[in-house]
Amino acid sequence: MKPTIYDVAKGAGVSIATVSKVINNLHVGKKSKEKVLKVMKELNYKPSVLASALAGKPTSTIGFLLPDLANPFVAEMARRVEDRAHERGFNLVICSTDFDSEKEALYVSLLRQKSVDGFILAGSFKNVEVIKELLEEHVPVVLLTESYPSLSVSSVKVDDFIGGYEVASHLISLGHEKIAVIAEDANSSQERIRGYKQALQDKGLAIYEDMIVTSDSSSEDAERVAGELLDASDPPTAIFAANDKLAICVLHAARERKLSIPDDLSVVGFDNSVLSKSTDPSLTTVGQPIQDMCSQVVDFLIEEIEGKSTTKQRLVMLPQLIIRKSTGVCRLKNKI
Amino acid sequence: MKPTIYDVAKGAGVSIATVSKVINNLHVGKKSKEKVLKVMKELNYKPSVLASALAGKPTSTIGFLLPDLANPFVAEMARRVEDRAHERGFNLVICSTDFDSEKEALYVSLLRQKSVDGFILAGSFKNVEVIKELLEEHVPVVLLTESYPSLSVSSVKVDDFIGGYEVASHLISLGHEKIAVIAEDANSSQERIRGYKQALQDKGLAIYEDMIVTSDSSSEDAERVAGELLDASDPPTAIFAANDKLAICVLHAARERKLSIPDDLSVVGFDNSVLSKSTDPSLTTVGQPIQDMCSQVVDFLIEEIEGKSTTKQRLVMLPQLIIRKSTGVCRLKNKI
DNA sequence: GTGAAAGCGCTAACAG
DNA sequence: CTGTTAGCGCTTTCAC
Repeated sequence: MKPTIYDVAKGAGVSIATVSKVINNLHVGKKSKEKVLKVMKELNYKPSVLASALAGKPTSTIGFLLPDLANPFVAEMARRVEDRAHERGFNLVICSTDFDSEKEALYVSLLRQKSVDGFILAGSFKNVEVIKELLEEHVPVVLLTESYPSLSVSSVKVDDFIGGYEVASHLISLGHEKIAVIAEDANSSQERIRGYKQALQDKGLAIYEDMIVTSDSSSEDAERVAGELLDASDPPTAIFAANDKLAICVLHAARERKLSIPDDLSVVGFDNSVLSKSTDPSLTTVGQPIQDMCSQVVDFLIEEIEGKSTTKQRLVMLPQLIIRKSTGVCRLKNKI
Repeated sequence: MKPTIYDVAKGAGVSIATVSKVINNLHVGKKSKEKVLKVMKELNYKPSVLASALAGKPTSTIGFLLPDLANPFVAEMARRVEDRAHERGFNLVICSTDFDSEKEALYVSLLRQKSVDGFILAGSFKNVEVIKELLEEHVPVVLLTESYPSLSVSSVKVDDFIGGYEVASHLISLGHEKIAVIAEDANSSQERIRGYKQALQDKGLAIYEDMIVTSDSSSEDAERVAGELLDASDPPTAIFAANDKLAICVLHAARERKLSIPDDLSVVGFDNSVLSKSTDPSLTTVGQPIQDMCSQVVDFLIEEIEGKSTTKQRLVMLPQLIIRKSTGVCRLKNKI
């Protein structure tokens, strides 16, 4: 059997209380301490987190809910969160929710039964009721990549509005006037679209609502929707995809139609995920400071867990337009 | 405070033993059962996994160690494992080890303190000592994507040898004779290389050991190494990258040197990750039945955890060559 | 500075 | 069929 605190106590000739104290770095006589430490090493003793947690200590594990781990951008965030969490002595239980309200509720409930110390909710978390409940019951929660204006919850995200604004401005500066948008049904996407519209408006361009379409998170659907956009009688000269994954679907749809990029069509993505670097032409996209954002969410959450800070904070970081090869001068302007 | 089993017992007018029994679906009088169920619902009672685990029950959580969650292929596996695990009522604690022996040992130790029910070790797990220790102490372990001939541990993987063999055969059939290989230092890669060599040998071709190079897992290094290969005085006409990530680095290196693919150089990857579909030209690669593999590892592990099966098994699945646009007839043959 | 003892919430004999 | 009770391994008063 694995050694317990009793084995150590017996081996060191002290009480379990003393052993507990050296485990938790409380004041213990030097001699006892050394003896205990020695025995712990000999027995290769490791305290049970289960037991200490049951007795009131934290479990040092964080529940991390995200839309889909298979999405490379999400996976990269997960890795950054994981790294920072480990640095701070925490482990991550990861659950993919697929933007499904019920899964969200289920996983939160499950993880609470397992006594995680807190939650990081990433992506567009649908189930606001669940967030409210967590807040009411004082379970530490932090949102990543989104924020709820009406909820008093800490969050870290990029300024999606500006991101969308810059994308549209870039495209407009290249002479594009008919710029379509393809997005998923996420809050962040809506913000990006708002930014895009603002830029159009600022430049005195018309906004075509029918060129702003939504796709679910499957690649098939995205390609279909992109195709419809391209097959229109008066197709757009540029498409702004609300994330890189969608942008690649647009690329595929364009390729199928023998459209050359960026000559026939400019495409912009969002996220600057690994995907955007490997496509050809490489994708113009909007970079998010993933590392910093993830580091910050973890720190915010841990602050709450440790009760060091009770003030909620919303951190908004600035995105950066990364111009690569998928955008170019509008072909119409070009011909004139 | 969260309700406990005592609250439910009091509310239902029974003892905690009875409540425990209905929780665990043991025989209980119909009336008591209904009453208890009712009270549980009213109180929104959820048993504490901590407490039940401390009392001997499993935690229903699996430790999943993998090389790097930020790698899209790995992330996709993680997602499949997660799905199957959830179906079976388990959660996943995920840790990225970066092929680092010490991290491997550290995480295993940490997760054992947290009483995970078992481990899935994916990728090239370096620290054999740790695996041995787990085995000796009868901690359920299953390997994914690799296997140790000398260890009695269950595993699920693809037949890397055949994969490598098919890649080389395909390239040879296109007229290539100088086929370089770029790999990471993983067991699976070595197997792929063995298959590649076998194919060369079977076709009576020479094996150039200096065209078989190793890169660490960083993209920079891979590009550098690929560059050296291409800058050689008598460069290869085809490069077999042991995984898609490396293949993309090769693509980048080739693009920098204005080489056209597949006309000047054929490139093959391995894994059929999302990356391979989004590159241009799309990547010829080897597909692994990820879904089945991941489903199986989880099932193997859970069998061990539940003690239903004590026989170890090694499952080897067959990979599939997926021919896309990055491979073509050898330019030398072409010109002749 | 150290130890005895009462919990933490649940399971599992063992009686009844 | 149901309740009593002794743990599971650790933390934490509270005396000594």
